[in-house]
Formats: sequence, structure tokens, C-alpha cells
Amino acid sequence: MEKRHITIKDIAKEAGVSTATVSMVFNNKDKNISKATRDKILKIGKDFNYIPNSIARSLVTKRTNTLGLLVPDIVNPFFPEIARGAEDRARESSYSIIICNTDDDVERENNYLNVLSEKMVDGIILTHSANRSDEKKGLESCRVPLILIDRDYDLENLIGKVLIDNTSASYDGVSYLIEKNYKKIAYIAGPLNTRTAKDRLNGYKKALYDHSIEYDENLVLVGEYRSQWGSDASLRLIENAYDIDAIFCGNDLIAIGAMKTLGEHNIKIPDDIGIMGFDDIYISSLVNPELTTIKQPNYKMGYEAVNMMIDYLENENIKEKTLILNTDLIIRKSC
Amino acid sequence: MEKRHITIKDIAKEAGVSTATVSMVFNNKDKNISKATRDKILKIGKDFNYIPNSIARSLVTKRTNTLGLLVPDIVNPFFPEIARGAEDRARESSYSIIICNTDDDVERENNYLNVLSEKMVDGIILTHSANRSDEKKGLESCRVPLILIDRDYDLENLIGKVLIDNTSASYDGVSYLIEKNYKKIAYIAGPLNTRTAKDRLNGYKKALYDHSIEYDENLVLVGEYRSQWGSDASLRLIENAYDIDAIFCGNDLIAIGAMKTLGEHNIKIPDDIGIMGFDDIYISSLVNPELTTIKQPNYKMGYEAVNMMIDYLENENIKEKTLILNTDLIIRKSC
DNA sequence: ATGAAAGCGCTAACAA
DNA sequence: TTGTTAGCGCTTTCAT
Repeated sequence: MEKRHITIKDIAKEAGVSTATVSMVFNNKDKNISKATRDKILKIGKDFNYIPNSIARSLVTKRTNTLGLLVPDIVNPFFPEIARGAEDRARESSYSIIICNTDDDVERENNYLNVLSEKMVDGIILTHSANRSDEKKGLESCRVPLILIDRDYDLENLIGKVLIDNTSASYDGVSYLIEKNYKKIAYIAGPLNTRTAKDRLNGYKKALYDHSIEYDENLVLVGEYRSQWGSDASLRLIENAYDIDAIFCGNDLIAIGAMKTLGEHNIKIPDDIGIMGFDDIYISSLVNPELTTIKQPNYKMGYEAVNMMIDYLENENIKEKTLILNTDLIIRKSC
Repeated sequence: MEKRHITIKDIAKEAGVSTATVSMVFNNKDKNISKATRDKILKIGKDFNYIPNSIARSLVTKRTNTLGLLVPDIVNPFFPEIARGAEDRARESSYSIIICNTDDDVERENNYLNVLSEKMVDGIILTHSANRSDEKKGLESCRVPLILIDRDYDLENLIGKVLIDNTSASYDGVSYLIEKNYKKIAYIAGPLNTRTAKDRLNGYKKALYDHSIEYDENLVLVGEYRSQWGSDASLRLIENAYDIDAIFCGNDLIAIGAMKTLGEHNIKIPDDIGIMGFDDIYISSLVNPELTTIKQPNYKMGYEAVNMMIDYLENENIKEKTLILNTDLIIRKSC
């Protein structure tokens, strides 16, 4: 436990060469080093169980091969897929990921930005705090390359953004319902204070419009992204005897609540009422495999964000890019 | 973007002092530095937007304030809570967490161990690969302080372990059912190839034994941790007309599948059949709030593991510790 | 109360 | 093909 770590100096001495030579060997800048010394050095490295000190290397190269990933909360089932996609892409290029939970707290977010700066991460992938509003200071002064994911936000000095096209996602979903001959489609939405939620509502409206179906604001119920709200809202819809034949849901929790309530009232899915929802948190597929959903490409979002970052870091690719990912319509039994 | 970073050298020059003084000020080793110079240095730091380079610091202090966290897959809903608990405790002491997904692959795990070693993380928290069996090499030669969580494993040179008492967890769950007057309790289990699963089965047996209920191996069905298996197994139980009045489930997916099937057969819960399961992946609480479950203290597991690690790192607390966490019985409607 | 200087382990010119 | 050397930015004795 206590014994000093082996350094290239030790190896150099042991091999009777200079540290420069050893360094080159371990960095595969071998081109003009004799196979003999190369092999000797490698062997000694193995024998002594040499572990390079990448901190020392980072100090001179100014690269840490580490990225920061800021998400609101990894426990929110929306984010693990993003983290996994990010980590997978990172690993492909030998980067590591430092994960940070911001809880949508601007101060925490700024603090992490600082810490990551100090740790010299090569880049930061960030789902910016929903509460940031106009408090851009921390973000704008961030000297580390930044890529935004999921939530759009106006900012200078960005490397890029990776977003989801929520408008066309709900447009596609609602259109699909319409083409299945559901004409009276209610929308149980989550809170409308995010761009995401507004886009989804717009997609719903646009789909109706393009199919010459009149928009009826009584069929749009705005509440929370919780299954209880799905239950309550669907109950309201059926109790008020609205003439509906389908329900489009703001996310999967809502959809699950709605399905449950409909079931309790012996309303058959999809014969009596069709149901569709965003698979925001991937519960549908686990628990209600019969629910037709719009699947978020979260894994891809994380993967592409890191891909964009590494592209920037390694190829000096600086043109700002905005990558807009499409969702998938997962067709199952219920519609 | 291109301008050189400010260093303590710049600040020292600007303030007309030595780098040593500047360093001490920024490290709060102020005791004998005049308030005047202190303030001057701090002001210059602020004005120049000085960001300390913790890589350089790490090189000399041999501390990175970074921990590694190895989990099989952050997308598996079992792990985000662990990661969150770990990150929360880490943040309290200004540590960061590098997250690594091993996919239960020994080679990947060993590779991460290496990378983290090179990055000089101060410690590693690890859910060891289920497939490791006797391939201890990578782990045993790891020079970084190691703490095991969730899955037990025999290993020298450990700082400690944080585990869950699965035996007494299922013992408590089954006992609770028995005390609620359910006497014929079936057990739908996941695969028995892990210590965890075996412990749970033993707890079940022990609870029966202690309550003088005879163990009937026909009532124990072994399958997968999937809701489909919960459906299939419960179907088998009712079709074979076993005389049961409760089902104890190996995890929540199984329980959800079972509940669904029972519902489809108009079997009432909990009147006809009581149900209980391990809330392994926290789906119950989201989707089936009426399901009584045994909640895993995963957040706490992550939190305590990092706590133990930091205790070791900062207080040289070396006695090997095994912390065994208890589960909680979450009593809801169904039992 | 402050400064000088050595050095953490490594890389990268530049020399040889 | 290999060695010399000068740092990277910081901490830390030991002087003063």
C-alpha cells in the first residue's frame, strides 16, 4: 500500500535510456525507436507493473480525456439513458464521464461548471437548469467547450446542441391516431412551462389542422407529469361525457394513469378509446407493453452529444451545430 | 477562447508577492499572512477571474478529489439511486464521481480499474461484475482504495463493503404476510444464481419455519426478473389450483406481472390473494402504488459507501468495515 | 509574514 | 535512434 509508484524515470533508469524514450514508447510515438529498446521498455513496464500517471500527462498536454455531464437528476428515469449513451460514446474514444446532478438549481449548476473547469475537463454536456431563465452568467463565462442537450437555450460560445423534435413527434403521433380513424382526440398534457411541452401541444394542434379537424380547447387538459394526473384527467373526460375516441398523453406516466382509469370504467382500449403517449421515462415498455408510445431517443441524444464534443475536440470542428433528433413511434397493441 | 489561463504566477507578479503566498491564500492556509496581502491577492484573483488548476495541484498532493463508481448499467433502474446517493455524499465533501458501466463484463471492469488508477482517483466504489467468479486478478492488484456495494465478494485489500440484508428482508416481508393471516404463501423467484436471490429464498424459508408453516417446494417457482415471468408463474399457480392465499415476489417486475394476471382472472387483491415484492427497480411506487413492497435502501447504499470511503481517505480510518443495510417494508393498500 | 526553490510525473522541442 | 532540457501549475519545506 505504501510503496512508491513506478514512474517513467524508474523505467528509464532500469532500461538505461532517457525518460523521453520511455514516454514515446508508452505513447505509441514509436516510429523511430528501435524495436530492441521498445521491447525492453515495454517488458520492464510490465514487470514493474507500471501505471502511467495521467494527471502528470494532463498537466502538460492540457487534456484530461474527461467530460462533464450535468443532468437535473440521474434518478429521474429520463436521464439514465442519456448518461449511458454519453458514456458509451466516451468510452469508444477513451474518455471518462464525471456525472453531476443539478436538481435544476442554478447555483449548483454554476458550481459544477466551476469545479469541472478546475478539473480541466475537456468538455461539458449539459441539460441546463429549467430555472435558469436569464441567469446566464455562469454559463456564458464558462471557458470549457459546452454542448446543450434536450433543453434548448440561447447562448453564445456553444459548440452545439442536441435536441429532440417534439413538435413533429406529437404531430406524427396524433396523425397516426387520426389515420387509424380516431377523430376526437383529447390531449392530457403536463405543465406547459417548458419549450418541450409547448412544442408537443403545437404538434398536436398542427396535426389536427392538417387533417381538417377542428381544435377544441376543452379537450386539452393541462396538469402534471404524473400518473395520478392521467387518472384524474381521463376521469374528467369520461365523466363529462366528452365525445372522444382517443387520448394523446403528454408522457407515459400520464398515459398509464389514464389507461388504469379507463380500465376501471370498463372502457376498452383501443376499441372504445385509443391511447398514445410520449415514452418519456421508459416505463411503458416495462410495465404496459401494450401502450403505443412515442419513444424519445435519449440514448442517442447522449451518444450524439459526446460524439459532437469529441469531434470538436479532436478535429477542431468548430462550426456550431444543432442536431435535431427524431423520435420513434413504437406501435404496439393498443392502437 | 484562445487566451492563456491565469495562474498563481500571474497573480503573484501582479500582487508583487511570491507564488507561495498566493497558493497559501487560495488554500486557506492563511494563519500568518497579513490581511492586507490576503485581500489584495483575493481581489486580483477575482478581477482576473482566476481558476485554480486542480490538475497541477493533484500532481503534487496526490489527491484528485475524484471517486470512481462502477455499476453494471446505469440504465438498469436499480442503479440510479445508488449513483445519486454516492454523488450527493461526494458533493458534500467536494468530491466528483466518474461513472462507469461495466455491463457485468470482467474485462471492461478491469479496464476501468486501470483507467481510474491512471487518473488517480482517490477511491473506487464497485458493484462487482456478476461474471467475475474467480477472476480476481484485476481487483486484487488494484492499488486504489476499493469499496464493494450490493454484491458481496471475497477479496483482500478492501476498505469495506456496503451490503443489503436480503435474508432478513424477505424474512420480514413473509412474516408480515403471515401475521396478516396469509398462511399459504407462494414464492415467485428470479434466477437463483446470485447470492442475493438465494438469501431471499432463505429468508422466505426461515419465516415459514419460525411460524411453523411447512415449506412446500411446489410453491416456489424460479424464473426471471421480468413481469412476463410474474404473469406466467401466477397463472401456473392459479391454473394448477394450488391452495394459496398470498404470493411473495422476487422483485417488483414479477409482482406487477402477477398482479396483472390476477386482475385478469378477477382475483381480488388483497382479499383473495395478498401480494408483496422487493421494490428492486422502483417501479412499484411509480406505477402500482397499491403494491406492498420491500424497499431497497439503494440511495443509502451509495451514500454510505462514499461516506465510508471519505472517512477512510480523510481520517485514515482503516479497519475493514462491512455495513449491512436494512430494507424498509413499505405498507400500502394491497396487504 | 513572506520568499526561494525543489519537485510532483510527464511531454515535447531541439540537439546530438 | 536517442538524450537533454525546459517547463506544465501548483504545493511545501526551509529560510529569512
